[in-house]
Amino acid sequence: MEHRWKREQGTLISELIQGMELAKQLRVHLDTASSTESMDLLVQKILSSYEKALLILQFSRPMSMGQPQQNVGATSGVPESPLSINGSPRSDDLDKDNQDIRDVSKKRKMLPRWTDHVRVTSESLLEGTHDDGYSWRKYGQKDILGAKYPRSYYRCTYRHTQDCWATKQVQRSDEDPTIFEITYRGTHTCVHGNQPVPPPASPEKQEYKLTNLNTNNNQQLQSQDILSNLRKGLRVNTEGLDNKEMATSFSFPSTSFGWLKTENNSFSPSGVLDNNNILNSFPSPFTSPATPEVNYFSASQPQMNSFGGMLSTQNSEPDLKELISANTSATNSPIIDLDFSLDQVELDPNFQFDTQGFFSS
DNA sequence: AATATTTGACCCAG
DNA sequence: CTGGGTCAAATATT
Repeated sequence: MEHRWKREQGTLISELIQGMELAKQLRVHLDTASSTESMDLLVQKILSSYEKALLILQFSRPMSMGQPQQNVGATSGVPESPLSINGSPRSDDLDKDNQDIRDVSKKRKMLPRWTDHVRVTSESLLEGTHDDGYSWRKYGQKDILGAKYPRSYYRCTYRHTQDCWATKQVQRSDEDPTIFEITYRGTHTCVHGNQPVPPPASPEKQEYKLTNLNTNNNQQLQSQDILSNLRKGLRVNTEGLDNKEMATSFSFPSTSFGWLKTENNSFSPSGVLDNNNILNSFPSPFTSPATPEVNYFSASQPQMNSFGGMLSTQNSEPDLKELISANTSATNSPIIDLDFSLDQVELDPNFQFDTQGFFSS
């Protein structure tokens, strides 16, 4: 029963998310076109409702969500991710906890997860219009049952140097080969992953513009990669240029920001970093042909809201993907799990966030 | 030489 | 036992 509820909650949330995404798109259209203030207001309200619904849903679940406060500085206190870490009253777990048996796997399991759906047009590919701001290193590829294309696995280039455990996997869509599902896991704790954010004390934390900042730099680099990849693809027809070219250096924008989530409760000597980076980076805005909603991410700014900024993310089942992907317009929906208090929303009706989140197991 | 990718082997949860 | 995810030796790039 526990699981069942989770599942249902997952799909429920998916629906809400979808609705919210659609509302956002609608808003965009209204913006571009001539819109009345009343119209904007309506859309805003609709979005607000979705947001609240999502939050309520999450709170209805007696899980972690504890208090955002204390976690902030905790290196290992780790606000147990919403995952059912403790959910399983198995005694073994307890026992094993003591022994630091490479709980690495355990650690990974707890990492937040969310999926993005990105459409890549040959043009954008050539232009190198994308990149989520991080550098990834491919560490594996696997043919997935039933899937037409292989899945590629990437991990942060700085895993070892900075103990950054973020990873992502890229799966080309069967139906629409121009779409890639990118599943991210874990938050980047590395620092220069995203060149944009210059050392200067985050000056632009105030709002929307940081968007542009990131975009530039990497693009060029990126394009090179892409070209070389394409070349490879051309000569290595073995697999039919499918995956590799693209999968290889791709990263996209939409990803939103970092989540906080502290997953390294165990050894990680640098656990300290966690806090800072929480949202250190925003992926590039990504001006996709159909993605006008580039600038939102208002919520991304942690400080903007007092909450410690703890977010955790993950998407539950695969169902979600489908639902989300439904809307082509290149909208991505990073999923976030906002952990701040509900009040926040109430106080600030304009508050909006692109993401949504929920948990799963 | 240093770093990144390719790939089959290996691990483990279901 | 099977499939998904990761490791790591062999290669390929830079």
